[in-house]
Amino acid sequence: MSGRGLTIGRLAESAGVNLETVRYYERIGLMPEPGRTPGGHRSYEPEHRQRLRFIRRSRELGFGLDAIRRLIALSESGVETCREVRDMAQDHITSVDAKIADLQRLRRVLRQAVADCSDGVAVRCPVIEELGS
Amino acid sequence: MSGRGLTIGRLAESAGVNLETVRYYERIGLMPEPGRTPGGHRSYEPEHRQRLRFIRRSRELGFGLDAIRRLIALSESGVETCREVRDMAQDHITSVDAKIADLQRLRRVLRQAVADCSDGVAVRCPVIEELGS
DNA sequence: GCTTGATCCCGTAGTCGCTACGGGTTGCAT
DNA sequence: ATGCAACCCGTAGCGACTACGGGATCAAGC
Repeated sequence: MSGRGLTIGRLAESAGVNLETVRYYERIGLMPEPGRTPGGHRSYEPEHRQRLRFIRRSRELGFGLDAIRRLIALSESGVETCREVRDMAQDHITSVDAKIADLQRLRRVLRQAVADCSDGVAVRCPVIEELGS
Repeated sequence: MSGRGLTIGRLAESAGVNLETVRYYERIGLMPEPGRTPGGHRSYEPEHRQRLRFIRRSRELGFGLDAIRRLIALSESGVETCREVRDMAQDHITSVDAKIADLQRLRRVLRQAVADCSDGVAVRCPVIEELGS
């Protein structure tokens, strides 16, 4: 009735996540337990949506659920924790950089092998050769 | 003995993978079942090591186990499959490129947020703000 | 030949972040 | 009042391993 209390379906949709994912977040303690209708359906308030969006945005930026848990705790504890948040973000950037470097390295190898393929007269497939070495 | 028949431990070590991983690969049909000693221990031949190294190298280059299964089948079927192998590698390069682009995008966002932090006088933590939007 | 300690056996369960399934209940509009 | 969408819950599956535990086997030293 009257728009107060989102259903889990609407909440999920409004944050762009799967309904089951919301239940999952609740199960692992990332989303707080919402109120219930008399019949037992979950009923969410606007702050739940805020929380869910925070989680989703953090996921999009590659944070793990444990990191997000810490970020939430920090974000609820005050301005002076900004440095800790920044440190977490900085650490994360470092690991993202490492992943990018990894991917670029393997891409180089793959491109070289594919290029060798197109080169023409290999006796054996250069890609397979690369993999077999 | 005299060097014939590697134990699973030596095989794993020689390819730089975990012993349990070799058993896992066997279970899912990626590694062929080796012979056994009278007491039931696995006994590997050089071609097993070749296979395992192929798998590991392919994993390092980011291929999934299913893709590796196909690569092995192709590599065992002859030279004229080179084009198919090349196509698989090309597809993989495309998905690697997409991953790199994703990571670079999120890195930009993170760096900006962290930079805003260091900027000085934000009322609320810019990283948290970024996540909460 | 016997003991010791490393290695191996097997099955099962845990990891991360979801996603899917299925059978039953509730909510709401007609 | 009825129909059907949406919800409930628990459980199992994904990929690619990794870990655990209790028992068997292997190889080397004495």
